[in-house]
Amino acid sequence: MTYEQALTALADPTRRHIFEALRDHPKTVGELALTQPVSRPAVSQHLKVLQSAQLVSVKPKGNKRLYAVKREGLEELRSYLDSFWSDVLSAYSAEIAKRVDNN
Amino acid sequence: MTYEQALTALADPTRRHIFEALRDHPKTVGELALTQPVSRPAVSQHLKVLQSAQLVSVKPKGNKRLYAVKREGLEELRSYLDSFWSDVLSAYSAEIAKRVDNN
DNA sequence: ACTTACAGTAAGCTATGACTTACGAACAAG
DNA sequence: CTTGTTCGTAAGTCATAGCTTACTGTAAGT
Repeated sequence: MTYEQALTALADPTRRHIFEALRDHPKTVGELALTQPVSRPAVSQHLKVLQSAQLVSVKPKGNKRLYAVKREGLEELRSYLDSFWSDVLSAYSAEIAKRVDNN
Repeated sequence: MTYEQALTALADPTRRHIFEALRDHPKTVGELALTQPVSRPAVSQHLKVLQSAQLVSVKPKGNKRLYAVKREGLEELRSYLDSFWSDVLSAYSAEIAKRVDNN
């Protein structure tokens, strides 16, 4: 269910950039906004989407809010791709088998 | 470079459904359109996007055109997620190490 | 207490993308 | 060669998603 939200979340370029900016270590909204070409409220809105997609987590740190990458969303998306992967492979081997039968 | 296109391609629900309809075996545009709630030209347009994202391939079969799942796009997307994965894990262990240092 | 810093929410604008209908091209069939 | 499928493209409509400015709230600093 969440892999769909993860896909739509990571589809937007700026949102993806924000997400990637959290690769190494957690950052605040203000810090993130500095590295992005959009306004701070825009970053907030993007973080909201990322959060509902289980891709980031928040931890209030006094006045600020620390955003960090969360594993759940990534895992969901990964397993979705993996299921697809095996399907494609099995379909491929089925095709091979069919050709063998035709000989 | 392609993983971005793959993300935006799979972000749209109907386009994702079309893609998933090709899981087991290749289909023609008409066959795909029957299973979808949109018109046939819409399916064609979606297939064009999926194709440029390296997610599907076409093989002309007389009058018709057979669309099938292609591995390239999936591989790109998978490796992108994987790179992210390791980054998250290393950041996590770095955090652990930092806490250990603080004791 | 008041002021400043930080962040989320509301409202409104705009561009883009997903859809439709209409048309054109290519191959098949009769 | 004419008719019928099958599909892609063009043009135009409409909804949505992303952005901005303005505001509201909350915690810290003085």
